[in-house]
Amino acid sequence: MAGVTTTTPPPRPTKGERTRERILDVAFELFARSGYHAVSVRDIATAAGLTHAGVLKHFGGKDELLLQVLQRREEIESRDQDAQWERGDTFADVLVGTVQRGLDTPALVALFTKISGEATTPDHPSHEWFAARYRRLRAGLARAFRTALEQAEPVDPPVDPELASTQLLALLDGLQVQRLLEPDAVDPVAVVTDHVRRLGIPVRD
Amino acid sequence: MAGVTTTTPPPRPTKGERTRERILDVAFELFARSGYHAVSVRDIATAAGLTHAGVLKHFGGKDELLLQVLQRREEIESRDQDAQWERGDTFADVLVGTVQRGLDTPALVALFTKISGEATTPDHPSHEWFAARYRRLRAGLARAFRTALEQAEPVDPPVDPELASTQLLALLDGLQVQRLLEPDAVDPVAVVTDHVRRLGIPVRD
DNA sequence: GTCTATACGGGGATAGAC
DNA sequence: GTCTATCCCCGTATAGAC
Repeated sequence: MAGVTTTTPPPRPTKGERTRERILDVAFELFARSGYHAVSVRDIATAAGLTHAGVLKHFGGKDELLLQVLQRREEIESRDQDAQWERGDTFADVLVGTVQRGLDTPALVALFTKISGEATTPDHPSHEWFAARYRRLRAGLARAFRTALEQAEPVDPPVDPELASTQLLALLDGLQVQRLLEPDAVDPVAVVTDHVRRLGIPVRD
Repeated sequence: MAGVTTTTPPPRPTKGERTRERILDVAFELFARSGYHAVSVRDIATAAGLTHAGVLKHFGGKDELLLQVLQRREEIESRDQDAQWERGDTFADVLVGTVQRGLDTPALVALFTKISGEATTPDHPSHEWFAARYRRLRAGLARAFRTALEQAEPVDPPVDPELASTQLLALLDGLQVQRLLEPDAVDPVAVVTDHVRRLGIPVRD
């Protein structure tokens, strides 16, 4: 399948670009493990094999580094979801797929769960980023709900797509807290499947 | 109504006890506002009107202080819920009451939301406390569900009390994240009411 | 019971050498 | 592009004065 979509081939990354990637990778791991405040630029620098001054040459400060880590991971997750839509998957397929990818990538889940909690503080460096993220996710999810509900069994009371999207996002987030605290206490697929079925949306077993 | 339940009258608190209470109060406010890692013992001491050495005389360390703040607030919330049960309130009444109390006490909600996120890290000082808390809450909620479902309309698929308790807790927690990020974006009572109604449990308007 | 003084490690950030 | 050196503030914790 190589060459089917002919875009510009990626130019060989410079040394600086490769270092930058490495920094983003280790920053991701450390922020995911311990959150933002508990991790220092020095920790990240050491894990990436350079000094703390070196890291700050690549990123303006610790706050910018966090934002770029978040943005990068968000784009990866979006790509996976888009791939499912383009493949013709249903709403329920994409939802279950997202939950299952979360089970396979605990660090990514931990990153968003921990940092979003910290970010509820108004002066946290990612507060605005998360507020915007939820606005975007709610809007996209509400659209997906509207489409999915056209084919769904009508239920009583009828489903309000806006309320349902807030509700589903809350459920997904809250599940992760319990799961990270005690992995075996929770079956996320079962919980989410049960929830959307009660909205009249069929889910494959 | 004073004196209806005659228990030992509280002895006049010593100066040390009053200072202790004051420290717990300001620690609660600061932890709720900024989380655990972002707050220092010096911050707490200053806000309580003494030095950081003074605070550490009353509590063994920052971690113990956090645990006592959490425990104290948990007991307050439990008392409010117990009062509702003893008054004869239904499951739905207690649930909606809890959500509404949360709207009136944003600091309390912020405390549990922020700290539980941080506490998903295994070596966080309150990691075990939160894991135990969720075990307890899930068990209690599952019992309440079983009772409430006896009087409820049967639904399809039937409600599994264990799954439903994990699900409801997750929903409540996740809602708070969205609400703290953007208070007007979410109507917690509507979301929770909608959810439990779909489980066949009637809720007053 | 609370203070001052102090210890020591760690935090983010910057200047300037190589 | 990365380093070393340094700044200054903040972190938790303790000893001992008042």
